[in-house]
Parts: sequence; structure tokens; C-alpha cells
Amino acid sequence: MIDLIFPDGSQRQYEDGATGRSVAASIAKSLEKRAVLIKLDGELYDLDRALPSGGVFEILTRDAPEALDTIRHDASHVMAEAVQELFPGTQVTIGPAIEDGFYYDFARATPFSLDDLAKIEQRMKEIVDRDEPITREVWNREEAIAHFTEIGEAYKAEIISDLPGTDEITVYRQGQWKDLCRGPHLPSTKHVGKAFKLTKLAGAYWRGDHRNAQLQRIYGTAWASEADLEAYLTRIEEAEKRDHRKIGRAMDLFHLQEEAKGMIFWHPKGWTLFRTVQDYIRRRLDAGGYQEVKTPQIMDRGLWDRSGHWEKFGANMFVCETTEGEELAVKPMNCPGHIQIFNVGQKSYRDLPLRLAEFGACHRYEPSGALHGIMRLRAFTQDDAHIFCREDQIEEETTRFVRLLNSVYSDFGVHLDSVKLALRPDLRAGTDEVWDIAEDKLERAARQAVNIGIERMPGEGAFYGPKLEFHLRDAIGRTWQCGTLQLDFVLPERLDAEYTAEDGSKQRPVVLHRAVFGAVERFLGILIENHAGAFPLWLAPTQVVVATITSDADDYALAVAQELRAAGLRVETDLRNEKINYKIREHSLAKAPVIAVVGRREAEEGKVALRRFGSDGQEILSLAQAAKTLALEALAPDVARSTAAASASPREPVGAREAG
RNA sequence: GCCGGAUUAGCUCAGCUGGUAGAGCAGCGGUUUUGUAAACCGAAGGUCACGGGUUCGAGUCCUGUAUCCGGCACCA
Repeated sequence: MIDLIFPDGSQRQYEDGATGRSVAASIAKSLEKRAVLIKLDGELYDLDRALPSGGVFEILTRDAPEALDTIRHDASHVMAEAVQELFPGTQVTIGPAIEDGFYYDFARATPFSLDDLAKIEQRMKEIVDRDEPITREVWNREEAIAHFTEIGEAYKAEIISDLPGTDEITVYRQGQWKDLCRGPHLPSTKHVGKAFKLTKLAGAYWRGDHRNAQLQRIYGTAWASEADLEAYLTRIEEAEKRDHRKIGRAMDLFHLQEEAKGMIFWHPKGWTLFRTVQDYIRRRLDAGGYQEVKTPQIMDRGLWDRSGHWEKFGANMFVCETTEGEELAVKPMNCPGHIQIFNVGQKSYRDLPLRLAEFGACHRYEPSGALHGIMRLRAFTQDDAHIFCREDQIEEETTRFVRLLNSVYSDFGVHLDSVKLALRPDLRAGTDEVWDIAEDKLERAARQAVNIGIERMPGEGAFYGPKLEFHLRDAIGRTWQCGTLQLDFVLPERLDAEYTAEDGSKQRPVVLHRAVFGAVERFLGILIENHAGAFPLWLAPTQVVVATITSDADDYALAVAQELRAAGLRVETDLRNEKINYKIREHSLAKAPVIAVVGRREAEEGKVALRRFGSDGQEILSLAQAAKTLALEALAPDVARSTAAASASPREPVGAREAG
């Protein structure tokens, strides 16, 4: 007998061999009809599978949130069945549920075309209508390998061979079709429903390795209801309007062109935004004990040889030869330059931690397919810094950095999507012993400072050390690594950095490579998408537009603009011979934070009528009052904090909270 | 780099099965002096990404190249 505890707390006993279906039937016939899965002690099981034990038990219907992943997983199987019916000879490989949908990777000599998707979708709907029962079978390993090999499913046979010997080999039958799969699945294909849509085609390498065969991946989205599907499609459509490439053009921030692939032409407004962000982080670094430096853009190959970059990274570097036969490389990163500065003169343990910062213009020859708007470029600016410290300072420096990063992100109104810890890669410098220490220190420090879970990523680290990655999300949900902190025991060794310890001995410092934005450009891309171009006042390239109602007010408008500029605001005037409605509409669409309307009345009374973005009211203020109010509102958050702290209680030290 | 798609006016897009290009907005010229999300009129604007081919004839079909977009790989 097994004991089941139901969601209402009640408990009942069932015979051994009871299934989710039989339990559901014992409660109500209608429940049995609607049941698609069961949850036992947090695990999902097929409805018709004998319950392995008692426990906390729940019957799931199709609309249960937990069922959604299974609907998506089943949709991928239905798609695979449809593909194999329509395109005989196509091999199946894997097809999981993913965020918002699913995919399946197929092996096939000729790639699919977009036209095929409609046919496949049609056939999927027929398979749903056929209501094919989905049943689970446990197979013998050797027989399974032999079977899949015989029917020409080499990939499936390979997957089975690689499964740990302790794993059961389960095959799910779906009508005439079958697939090796761990499950669980819905009882039959009708439960998948028709709220799905095939969305895109892509090549994908078998097991994610570019040395392997390229498979044909078909992506789809699937939902519990038609309404959810519609909502999703609308959401995506809306998100695409926030694309930084669209907004960048519409707001005249920047452009890219063929002659400089992966490099940005910043227009005046975009560059203003860039500078505002740069000025902000510069203040934070100054306050945080960093010293800014500037190192050469192009350096001799010899240095890159010694640093190891020529060997490990050479293929991605822009190089040039001089007429005198020197071989030079444009810097892909700033670290070797900073170590040169560290190496000049003698350093003492008293100098540590030494934090050298640089807005480093880096160039990397990225593969053409990797370029993406201003998120992935060949020329970009890192808000880079290298912290030279002792091993026993690593944890504190890491904690300080993460606090700074959290504070900066919150000032910009962006939210961390995830924090990852990239661990030792196969190709690496340094002994295992050194890596053990490095990984351990980083993880411990990060755990202290980060309030979300840290994802461990084996094999993803840099060749010289483990790496903490701070990821942010763009408009359509892709995540981008922005902030990073990387431990490096290797480069100081290779470039011979040392300091004199207390006992007079020469010691190697540890280097922490760190960046809050990662690349300023990428961070701006995220910022544009997160705000949909409607920047807060302190960031907006144009903060105030002074718009006239009639030409009578032109002179006054110019005076207003001048006064606001004198108060430190970025101001434009609109004296065009257009109706005020037209001007309001245009500047609202351009997301100007403040429109200052002036007509004859304002000119006579020395006032301005302020209209804020997102509101249709107006606020009539004297010009002096408006300048004062807006200037105060336009302060960067860090400046606003120190201003407030200075004028508040003297007991609270200035900037104490954000000094980290 | 790999797979799939796209590329037509400054921008957003139309152009059916081949018959030498069309709209809206913007820009320009004029009229209008306007009170909080689009005043009116007019003229202009294109080597249909680029190169080759098929055809009497190519924006449309074939082919090569480039860039961009969606993925994959890469991101030290």
C-alpha cells in the first residue's frame, strides 16, 4: 500500500500499482478526464505510470503552470513526428522545452526552408487531431542501441550508448511514431492543443560543438491557450519596437555602416549619452579608490607574445606591420598595458591594493556572425580596471566590486538577470592547485555580496583564471554579459609584476580584471532597450525642448533656453512655424523628458509651462523656479546623493553607502 | 565562420503569375501665427545592395558577392 497526501492536506491509501489516472478516477470521473500529469514529491510523472511510492501528491490538469513545460516538450515531439512523416530519412536528435517554447534538432542533408514550416505546422495540427496515445516503455539498453542503429537513427543510438549504465532506457510511443526520451509526457497528442507556432530555423551543431555535424534546428513557441499564444506574440512584437538599433536610428543616436563593420558612428545625441554615462562611472571610480590611466592603442608584438595573447588570442587581433618591419597589434584588452604601469618603479605591499582604471578602446576581430547592433562590436570601450592585490585581499576586493556594481545598476534602473561563475576551461594556464584557490576565493566572496543564486559554469572560464559574470537582459529577453570580475594568477607571472613584501621578499601580486558595464556600448544598448528610449532626465541627451506657440515668443524662448543651459541643462529650441499641437506630438514621440512651452502669455509674465513626458498636464513656473527645479532633478543619482548628504545631518558621512 | 531569411526614396513599407517603379511620413518651396499629441497647397526625390547570366524584355527568374536580421559556434 502507498500513502498519498493531497494538496488539501488529506491523506489516502492506495494499492501498489496505482497510477495517477486510477487515483484521479477514484476522486472524480471528470478529474480523470482532465488530468494530464501528476506531481509526486515535486517530481512530474506520466498519468499512466505506476506510482513508485507514496508522498505529497497532486493531479495536474492541462492549465496547471507545471504542465506548460510538458506541453512544450510534447509539441517538440509532435513536430518531430510531423517532420519524419513529411521528410522521410530525416534523423531525430534532441528536442527539449525551452523558455516560451521548444525546439528540435534534425539531421538532414538538405536544410529546411521557411516554406517548410507552414507544412510542418499543418501536419502537427493533424497529429494533435489524431489524438495519438503517448505511452512509456522501458527497453533493454543493447536492444535499444541495436534497434535505433537498424532504423538509421544513429544519433539516438549514440545518446543511448552515452547514458550512464544506471539509467533506465525509456522509449515513448506516440501512435506509430516513437522517440527515446526521459519523459514525462501528456497521455495523448490532443492535450498538446494547437496554441503553438513554429517561429524560426537555424543551424545548430550536434552537442553544441562546431567540429561536429551541423543539424537543422526548428524553433517553436507553445502555450496552454490560444490567448496566451496571442499575448506572447504581441509581447514579442512590442519588445521589438524597443530594439536599440531601431531607437538608435529614430532618436539619431548612432549608426553603423559597411565600411566599418562592428564599429559605431556616434552622433551628437548618442555621444552625449555616452559621455553622461562615462562621467558618472568616472565619479564612482574616483570615489571608490581607483586611479584612472591611459595606455597605448597599438603595441609591439613582443609584449603580446610575452602576455600570451598572441598565441591564445592572435586570430582575433587586428595587427599591422610598419615599413620598418615591426609587427604591431591593436589592443584587444588593457591588461598588459596596466601591468607596464605597475612595473615602473618599485611597488611595496603598502601600495596594494592598487586599482588602475581606464576607459579602454579595445578592438577585436570578432567572427562576422557574432556582430550584433552595438551589443557585440569589433571596437568598443571597456570601463576596465585592474586591481593589483595580495591573495588575502581578493575576497574583500571582490566584495567591494560587487557592491559598487549593484549600486551602479540600481542607479541606471537595470536589474541583474543572473550571476555566473565560469570555472576552469580545458585549455588553460596555471596549475590545478592555483585554480582550486582562485575558484574558491571568487565563489566565497561573490556569495557574500550577491543576493541572487550564482550559477556555476564548468569549463567556461578564461584561460588565465575563473570569472564572475553579471548578465543583463535586452528587450526580447536575450541576456548579455556586462559586468565581470576575473581572477588572474597568470599574467603577473608572465609579465613579471612584483612587489616587495613586509619581510623584504619579492612577491607576485594577483590581478583582478573587472568592469561594471563590461563594454560601455553594450551597456548603453541595454539601457536604451530597458528604457525604450525614454531616458530619465539625468541621462536624456536632450533634457528640455523649449517650444514656441507663435513667433512673438521667439526672443523669450531663446532667453529661456539660455537660462536653462546656464543652469546646466541640455536644451533645444523649437521656433518652427508649426502649431503647438504638432510640436508637442513630435517631441513627445521623440521622448523629450520636458517640453517647456512659451507663448505670448509666458513671455509677458516671465514664466514657462512645463509638460513632462508621459503626462498631459502642465506646470506653470517662473523661469528662475523652473531652472532651479529642473537642474536639481537632472542631477545624476550619485551627485544627488552627495548633495543631499552634505545638506543633511553631518553625522552621516558623505557617500558612505555607495563608496564600496 | 555555419544554417535560414532580408536588402525597393532619408524613414516605414507596397509592387500578383517577368512588360523599364508607387504610398505615407520626413525633407524642400509657398500659404498659415497657431495655447498642449499631426494645418493646407506644390514641386522634387530611385543605377530597385553590387556583379554576372537567362529572356525581345528582369525590382520580379538563376547565379556569385557584400551587408544586415534570427539562430548555432565564438565572446580570451
